[in-house]
Amino acid sequence: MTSIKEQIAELSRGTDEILPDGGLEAKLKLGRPLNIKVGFDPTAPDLHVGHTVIINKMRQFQEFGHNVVFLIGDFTGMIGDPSGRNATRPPLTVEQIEENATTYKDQVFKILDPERTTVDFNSRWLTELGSPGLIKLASRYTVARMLERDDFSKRFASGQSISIHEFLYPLAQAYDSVALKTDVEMGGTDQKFNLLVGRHIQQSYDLEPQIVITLPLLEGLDGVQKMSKSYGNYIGITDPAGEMFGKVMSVSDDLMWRYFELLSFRPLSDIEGLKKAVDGGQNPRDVKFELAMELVARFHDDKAAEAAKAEFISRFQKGAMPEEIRDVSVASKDGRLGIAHLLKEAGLVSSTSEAFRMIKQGAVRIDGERIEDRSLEVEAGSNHVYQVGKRKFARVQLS
RNA sequence: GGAGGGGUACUCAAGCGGUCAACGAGGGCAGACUGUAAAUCUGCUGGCUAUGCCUACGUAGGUUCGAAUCCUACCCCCUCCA
Repeated sequence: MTSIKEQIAELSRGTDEILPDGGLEAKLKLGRPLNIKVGFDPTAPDLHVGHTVIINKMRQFQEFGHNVVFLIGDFTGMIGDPSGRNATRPPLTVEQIEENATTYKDQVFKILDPERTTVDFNSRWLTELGSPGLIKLASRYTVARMLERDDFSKRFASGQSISIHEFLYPLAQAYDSVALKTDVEMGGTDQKFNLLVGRHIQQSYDLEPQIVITLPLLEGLDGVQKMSKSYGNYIGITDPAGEMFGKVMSVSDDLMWRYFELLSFRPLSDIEGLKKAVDGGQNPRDVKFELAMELVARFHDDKAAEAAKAEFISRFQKGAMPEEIRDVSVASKDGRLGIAHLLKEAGLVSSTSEAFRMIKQGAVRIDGERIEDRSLEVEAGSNHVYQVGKRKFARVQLS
């Protein structure tokens, strides 16, 4: 087994906080495999690379011989996370939850070792708890302490509503730690309060309080909001290689460094070196290539990464047409068809109005020739490549 | 139970009888440029049988030559007092 000192050094990398000070060392000194818990929302089984920040950390724990519980919060999901934007969520059926769990497993085992991962559901013990148990649980925490939470106190101070059930969310999550005898719970920085409630509740059940590790939240492709499916600013870990590569390349030069820090497995000294090179005049694009390659290789393989890079270069750097262009056949009217309708039928634009707009802006090309005449009509029997903007292509057979 | 505030396009948010397909911001798209699908600048951002027509401002009615703007009823959200 790796020495405790080395374990701590590795495990600390890229974390935001480890609480309390020295707590992790004490846990590791117990000399037994620790129970590591991380909770996931059952409603969003499509993992993105933002989730992998924490999953990578779980993997590290596994590599040091600890037990990892991948906890699906099917019960807490029903309550709805107070910070969630949608107040009400439709309750999931058992089948849906099972399906989501399967999807989770498929995705998460690209990183985690299935042999050393327990997938669990918190409805298993929370349903059993029942109303009496819930009330008992609720009695172990106070309103004053609950209001310590930043977003609660702000809402309370500014006169916004807080529903009672929102108080139950951290308590239920804390009870998970009781049920699982969790030694270490990890979460995003936004989870800090919930994780700390876990410590308090465990103690009230005469358990040793867990260590809390918070990890930074990864910004999405826009560089502003956190990466999230609902913001559409994510890189999904099941994204096709080419798409994944492209998404990484679309990240701003500044944000690229953040991604290196949180997603790359490279040593920090390496990353510093790359930074220096860019400061010294190297094209940041080439450094971004390396990041894109590393990620595609991780979720696909080296070969796919090479191919994605080659495709990217030929397509965007040299401006060539993509290798594969969709073939579409469109029916004409009376032997001909107006260009706007053709583009709409071919799925290149969503309306004829949009088509006219695109033409006006010089975004439409036929076989590479820009067109400007919005009243252009195409003869039946023709076959051309139509292009709208830089990325949308279709070969249209007009019949 | 009572009092008050509010529901506008993808989102936030103006407008409070005509000049409103609706200011502004964000997002998205496009063009230019480039070192990349970065940054920056510019433009566009309801639909259509397209220099005109149709549908849109919570829902349904009404007043008016004319309503997102006024009136009535209803639905929904929020705050305060009890």
